[in-house]
Amino acid sequence: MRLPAPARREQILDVSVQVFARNGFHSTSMNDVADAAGVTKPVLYQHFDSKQDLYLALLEEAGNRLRNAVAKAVSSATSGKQQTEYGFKAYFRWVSDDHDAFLLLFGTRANRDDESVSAIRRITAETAHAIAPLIAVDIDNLHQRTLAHGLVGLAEGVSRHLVERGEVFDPEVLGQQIADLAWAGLRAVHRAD
Amino acid sequence: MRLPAPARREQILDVSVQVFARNGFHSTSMNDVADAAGVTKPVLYQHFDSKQDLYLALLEEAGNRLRNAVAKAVSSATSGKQQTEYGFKAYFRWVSDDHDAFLLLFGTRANRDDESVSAIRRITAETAHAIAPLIAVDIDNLHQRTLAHGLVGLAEGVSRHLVERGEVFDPEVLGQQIADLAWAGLRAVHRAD
DNA sequence: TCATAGGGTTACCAAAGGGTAACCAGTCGC
DNA sequence: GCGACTGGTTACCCTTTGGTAACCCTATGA
Repeated sequence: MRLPAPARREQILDVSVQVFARNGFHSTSMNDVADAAGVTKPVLYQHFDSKQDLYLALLEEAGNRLRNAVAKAVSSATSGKQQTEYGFKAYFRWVSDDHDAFLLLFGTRANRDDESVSAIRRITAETAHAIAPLIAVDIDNLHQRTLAHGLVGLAEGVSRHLVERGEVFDPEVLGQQIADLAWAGLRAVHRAD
Repeated sequence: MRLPAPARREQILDVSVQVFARNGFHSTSMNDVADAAGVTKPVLYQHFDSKQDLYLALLEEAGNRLRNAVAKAVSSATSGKQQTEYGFKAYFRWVSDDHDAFLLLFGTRANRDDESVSAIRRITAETAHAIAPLIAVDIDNLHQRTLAHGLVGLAEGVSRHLVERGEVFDPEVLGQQIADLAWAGLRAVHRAD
């Protein structure tokens, strides 16, 4: 039960990712983290200055792993097409391996209480549901829904980038461009199937 | 300063969207909301049972507006291509009009403190930065970065959908499919420019 | 065997903030 | 003018939880 300092620090980090990913920042108390680590609160403060500090350390580590994975994959490719391929594969490999880290960074639950989470999931799902039918009908339903969520994420990513930076944009022009991307992309997926 | 009940309720909702969108749920106290509405705390509790209740009402309303906008646009189109176009345009129109609602639902700040927000933004931005160069070089930089954030969002949307439902997936296969979509899409945007 | 250092615990403080009880005031109908 | 209804306020409670001070215990090496 008793661990040398560096090992304890690592263990706390490992355990924290899970706890924070599952319950979000505010719903997770330092006691929760301590319990999960099989230890008491003051021990946490021997390794991290504050709850913030611990949380930021987690984000930073998770972010580094993601960045490195994608950057390395992209740089190892030669053509544009290959870069795209390697990049996305690396991303999804990271998601699949580093599960809790993904949720910590981008999960819906990341900081919301249960009810808010399900409200937002419902909205996203319903939006995706609304656009799923326009995806080629001869691919299976599950795949269709997955792509639909991808397209919603596409729009979300673009919007977040612009809105959070306060940039103004013409929704008609932007919509047309992203629609072109999506439509051509969907047809490609269709063919590739 | 004195308002009839329904008007006050509306005003509270209007003001709350802004406050919550800017500061997130936990960093916004009921006193903050009350101040912003030019009123005191107990007034809020005459219209909403709890902070949760108020917040969920906001999410619900925002979600409805988004859903309706997209669904209506998509249903008014005749071909698949047109549905895609109308759908995305409607989405971005909503973002542009209903600004605070978008941030409330999907903003990075939605529930995190300042430092976490900037950590996550940095990670997203750096990931986008890493893939931006693979986007056709003859379009302007700003546009390139916007598309890059879209692609990151695409991957994020897909991942969230799968991970939060606990579905297992093969990152290689999924990566290939999404890469096909992205690559074909990017070439289309390129041509359309 | 005994001092000591480092890992760990108990018990506590203080602030923040959700929520409420009791009270006040203006305006409208009679 | 006057009761009473409705919108609003002041002042408070109480729980949660981040953070800490003081203490303990066990292994180790001289």
